[in-house]
Amino acid sequence: MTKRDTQQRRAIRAAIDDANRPLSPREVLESARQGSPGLGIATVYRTLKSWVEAGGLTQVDLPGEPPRYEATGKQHHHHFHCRSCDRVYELQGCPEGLRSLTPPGFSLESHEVVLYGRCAECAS
Amino acid sequence: MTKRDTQQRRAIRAAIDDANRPLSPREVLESARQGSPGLGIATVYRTLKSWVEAGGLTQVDLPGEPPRYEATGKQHHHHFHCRSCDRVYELQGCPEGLRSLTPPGFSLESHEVVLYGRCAECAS
DNA sequence: TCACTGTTGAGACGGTATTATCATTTTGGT
DNA sequence: ACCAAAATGATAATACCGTCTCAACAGTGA
Repeated sequence: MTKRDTQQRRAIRAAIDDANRPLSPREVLESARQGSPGLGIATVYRTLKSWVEAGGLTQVDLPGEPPRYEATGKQHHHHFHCRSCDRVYELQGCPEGLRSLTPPGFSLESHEVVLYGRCAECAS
Repeated sequence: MTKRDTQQRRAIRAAIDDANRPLSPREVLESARQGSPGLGIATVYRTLKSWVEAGGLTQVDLPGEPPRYEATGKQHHHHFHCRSCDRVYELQGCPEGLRSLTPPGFSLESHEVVLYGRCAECAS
C-alpha cells in the first residue's frame, strides 16, 4: 500500500539529485535509464507525481515549456533557460523592486523570474 | 491572396485593442463575438496566427498557461497574473539587478517577470 | 524460500489546444 | 451587379501530455 525501494525509484532519485538543476520528465527518463535500463516513461510520471504530492519534489513551470522538477527545500531562487540546449539552471538571488511594480489595489503573493540566453557550455 | 477587411477581423482587432491586457484565444473569441456573433474559434486562431507572423501581434507565454496576445510595439513591460480570475494585466517598469543574477560564462539575452496575486477587482 | 501485494512497462486511452479540410459565404475590384 | 478568390465556420484530424489498464514482475516480511 505504500513505498517500496525499487531500482527504478533509486535511479530516478539519483537522476534528480545528480542533476543540480530542474529536469523535465523526459530528462529524468534519459538520465535514470543509466541506473535502470528498461525504465518506462509511465513510471517516471507516476513517481514524479507521487513525490510532488508527498512534498519531496517541486514542480517548476516555465513559459511555454513542459514542467521541470527539482528537490523541495532549496531557498528562494529563480531560473535560467538556455535557448540553445533547452536546459534550465538554478540561479541564486532575487531582483529588487518587484513590489513597486504592483499596481494600486492589487495584492502581490508571489513572483517568477526567468532569464533567457546561453549557458556557459553553449556560449563558448 | 491577402488581407481583406472582414467583420470578423474588425471584431477581433477591436477586442484586442479594447482589452488593454493580453487575451487568450478564448477571451478573444468571447469578446469579439459582440461585434461578430457567429464568430468561430478557428477564425480566431487563424487570425491571431497570421497577425503574429505579420508582426502586429505578440504572443505572451506565461508558466502553465495558454498563450495570450497583445499588440506589438508597447514598451518593455511584464505581467501580473490574477490567481482568482485568471486575467493577465500589463505592468509598467522592470526590476533591477537581473544582470547580476546571471552566472559567470552565461550570456543573458532577455528575461521574463511574472507577478502573481489578486487583481484590484478580485482583492476586494 | 514463499506468498502477498505494491510496482512496473507497454500500449490504450482521454483531455486539451491548435490546425486542416471543405462546402459555403463574403469581399473587393470591375 | 457580377465574379474570382479570399475568408469563414463546423467539424474532423493532429499533436502533445499525461493517466489508466492489466498482465507480469519484484520487494518485503514471515
